[in-house]
Amino acid sequence: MVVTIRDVAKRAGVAVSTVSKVINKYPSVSEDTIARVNKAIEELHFIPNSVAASLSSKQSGRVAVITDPDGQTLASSEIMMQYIMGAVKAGNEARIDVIPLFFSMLKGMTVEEIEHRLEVQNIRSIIMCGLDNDMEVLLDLVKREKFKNVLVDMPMVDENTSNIGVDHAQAQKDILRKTITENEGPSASVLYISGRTNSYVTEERVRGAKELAEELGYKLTIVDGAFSEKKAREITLEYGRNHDIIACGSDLMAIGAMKALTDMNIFHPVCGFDGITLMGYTGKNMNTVRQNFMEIGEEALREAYRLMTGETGRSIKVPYNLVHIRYEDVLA
Amino acid sequence: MVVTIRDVAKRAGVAVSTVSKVINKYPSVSEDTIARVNKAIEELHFIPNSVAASLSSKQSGRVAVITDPDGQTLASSEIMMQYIMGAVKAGNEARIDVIPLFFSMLKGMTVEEIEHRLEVQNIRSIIMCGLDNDMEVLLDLVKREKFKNVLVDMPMVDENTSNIGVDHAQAQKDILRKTITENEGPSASVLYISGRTNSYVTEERVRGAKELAEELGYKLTIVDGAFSEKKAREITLEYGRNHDIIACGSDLMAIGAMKALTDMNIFHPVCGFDGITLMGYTGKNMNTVRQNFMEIGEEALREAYRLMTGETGRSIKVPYNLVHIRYEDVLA
DNA sequence: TTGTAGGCGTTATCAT
DNA sequence: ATGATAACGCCTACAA
Repeated sequence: MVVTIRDVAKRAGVAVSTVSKVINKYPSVSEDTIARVNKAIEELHFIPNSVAASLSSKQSGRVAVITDPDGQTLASSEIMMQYIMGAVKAGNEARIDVIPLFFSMLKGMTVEEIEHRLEVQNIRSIIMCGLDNDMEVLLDLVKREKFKNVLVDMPMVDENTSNIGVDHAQAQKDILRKTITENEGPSASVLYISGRTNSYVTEERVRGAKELAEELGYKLTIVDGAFSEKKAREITLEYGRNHDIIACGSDLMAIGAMKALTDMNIFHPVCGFDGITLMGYTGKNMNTVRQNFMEIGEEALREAYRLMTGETGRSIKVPYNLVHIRYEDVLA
Repeated sequence: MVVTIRDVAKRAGVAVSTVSKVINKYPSVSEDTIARVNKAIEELHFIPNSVAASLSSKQSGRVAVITDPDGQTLASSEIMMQYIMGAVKAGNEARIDVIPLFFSMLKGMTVEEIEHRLEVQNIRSIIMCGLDNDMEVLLDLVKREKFKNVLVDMPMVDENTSNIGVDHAQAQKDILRKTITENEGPSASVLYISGRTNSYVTEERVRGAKELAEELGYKLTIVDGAFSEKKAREITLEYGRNHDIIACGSDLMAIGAMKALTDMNIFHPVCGFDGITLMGYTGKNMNTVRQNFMEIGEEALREAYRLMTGETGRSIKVPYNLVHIRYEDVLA
């Protein structure tokens, strides 16, 4: 009824184990049998059952994608969706099961519980997206080295752990330099509204802003906006008047800042970070760093696969673009 | 190493099959052994391996959630994310694997191919969200009755198929009535910008608008906006001047219409449909129907489970709210 | 290089 | 009401 590896073996005139070896690209199979087996696979439209595979093998397993879109902001929902889509897409191509998990489901569980839970689900690798240092359980989980980990926007690397993301410091420098040169020039006074302080990306972006300040010699004031649109708004209402340029550690904060400026009836250039669609709805043409979240999701899945096949962890930088998003760009 | 059903059996002093029966709530087990087994399960922190279960059982399997966020609009990405989160959450509680799929991955495949693909993935049930009649393959898939189907916002029902969603006609009437009475009163001339014509929800919403027009006696002009923000904008630029109220078949179109009015420097009340966060960024206080997409996702998963346990298809209506979303509401 | 056979953790079918 | 045991589809020593 359903075509199995046995049918393929019979058709190709070989043993099931040989078929398995072909499927999993074992080296020790002759070109000749590879061809015969592949022919049989074609003819029978055989698709390996990934459930059976992950049950039997501790090598090829399933990968969980953990996100936390529960800030419930539009931005995070868009970004997390892209991560998940990318991972699912790449997983589909590689015939790897991708299991989405949300941080809210894990909250309150101990590391052991989470680990156990994932283990019995035959999960062998975890992709973590958009998490910050608050989520200690997850960091512990990584450290226990039970799984292969791919961390998006977190610095750790070890035997079983890779990380992936853009170069946040460099990107921050780039977008800030662009905004400054397009406007006030190096003499500008810059208000930097930073993201959550316990997050790696914030540290990096702040570092970038500082480095550029030294390089160009502008005056830099850093205030903690905690990735909150509301907070960015309040900060801008308080300090916005005394600065020439407002740089934000996220688009959402940039939007909050810009709205505040509008309400104050003054104008300063504002730049953000992420490149979310929502930026197009402000009608303000703000500069921002566009990250390709879907591409990152895909790459993360591929990296998970790489780790599962025994390769060792590494650090991956992905490209970004400097853009400004206009209403026309997001209008469908 | 990992606690299995065997360990539980040993501990409880029964056979593995008995443990399985307890787990799956078979009727033919004595209260006494049920208690003993549950005690052992507790003590050993046993969690059943759902992968093994779905391999072995053709009864209890995994459920796929198919969405299509590829319109790439902010609205759909928010909505689809909610559906997926809901399903994953409910699946997590019921220990059912939820596999997200995206329509783009299925595009170009024949029904047979899709069916086959899902089958070998041990998928027994499919939840389809936000699809319209264009996606004929998927409708064919439903008709073939190989899987249990839960359709969000599509009318079909049969032995293996349930549908779920709000009462779109009623909701459209409600929100329109509210908007009219708050403003011009029954003598108003209403411009209705409808969604894609081949979609069930559009039909229903249009029906609601028409019924209310008869009831209240207002003048109703219906124009096809195809769920497009851009099209709604163009329509409004062309016809907006001659109407008192603009009702739209989606929030996105409402936003497009409102932006057009603003550009024309005139004001008419605009109402939308869906209740997406983006509405808060327009600063216009538009009325809309808020659907609880996450709740719908959860309910859909539970319904899928119900169907998989042999129950027969049915139609489920979920509640909605009439709201207007302000910037303060979405500010985090 | 290829084949044999014993798992992987559950469920389901028969006996008992 | 309970227990043995053969699947489910694949992977992987180990043997040939």
